[in-house]
Amino acid sequence: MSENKNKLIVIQGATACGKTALAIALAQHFQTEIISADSRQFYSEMTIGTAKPSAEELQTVKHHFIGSETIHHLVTASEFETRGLRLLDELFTKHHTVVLVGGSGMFIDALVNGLDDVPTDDNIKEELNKRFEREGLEKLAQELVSLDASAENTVDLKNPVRVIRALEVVLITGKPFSSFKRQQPKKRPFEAVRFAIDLPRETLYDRINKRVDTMLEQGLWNEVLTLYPHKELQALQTVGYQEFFEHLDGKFSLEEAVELVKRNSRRYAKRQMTWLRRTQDINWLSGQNTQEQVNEILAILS
RNA sequence: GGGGAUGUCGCAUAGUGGCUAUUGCAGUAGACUGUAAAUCUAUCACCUUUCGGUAUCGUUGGUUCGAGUCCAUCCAUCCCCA
Repeated sequence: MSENKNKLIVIQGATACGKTALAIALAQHFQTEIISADSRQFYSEMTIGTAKPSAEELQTVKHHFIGSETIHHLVTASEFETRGLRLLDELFTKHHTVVLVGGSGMFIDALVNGLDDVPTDDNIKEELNKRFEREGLEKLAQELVSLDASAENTVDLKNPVRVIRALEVVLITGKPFSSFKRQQPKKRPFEAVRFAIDLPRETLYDRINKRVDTMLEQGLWNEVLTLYPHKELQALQTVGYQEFFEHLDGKFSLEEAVELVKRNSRRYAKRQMTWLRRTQDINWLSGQNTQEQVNEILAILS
């Protein structure tokens, strides 16, 4: 490890595994600030259901990207990369070490390793989304393959989001989506040291289930009601909200909605772990509580 | 004590004589480059790396060329009458 390089301590892990507490403890130890990489905690309108740090916690350590955005403007991984890098430049003038914490694997990877420079066009994207509604996936997938034969092997043709994006890129550039991937991390003016909290599945699921109950006690329901008019926004395609919206639409009972929130949170956590497992250069933390984890991290860093 | 009903892979559920016993949920594994708490795929009785092999419908026995399906028995659960 090069000694003088600024250091970015990255904390990852499934939802409800204790990332927030660990990040705060570390930030306090290093007298520094926290950048949150949580694609839902960005938004000021969603608080309880996204398990943002508490007011006290936010006072203890300065956080960035918590409630700083509005649901009416979707923050993409790419935008997060750009703005995150700018913010890091600024923070590293004051601190040698900064903490990055969050559950959105793709956003963290974007900031740490970079996204390749693939073009995008809102008009084309919108048009494709409309066509998907009208013509269906099959049609778009066929068109994609006719324009880019390699898509057959490189694009998940059963996944509408992937097909539309790949098609968007070919239509803009005439080149295959896959040709833009460089498979190489971008150079960064800092050294990232990555850690992930690893709890036994059973413990994790238990924490998730309990946290949903806590959220309800804290008034999640009221938050849901205020956001219901905006339920179509992408930012609100979120576990812990969508299920209640559907209940309000009359699809199932409140009790069932609660169970679905728990189930979907468990599935989300599982997907997060799948993402992390294939991520390179992760230091897995075996500590079962924040203090143990802090000690592990400090030992590795020294 | 008498009568009735039910028992299918964790849960629910289809199946009343005939190829590999449905389907949903839960669970498990995976994919992911500008929607990512999104979106999508696979798997889900047992053994096997694959091909494939062996089972199974509460129990035991029977009828039948053939039984989850029919008959009997026992066990368990539930309901009603006492």
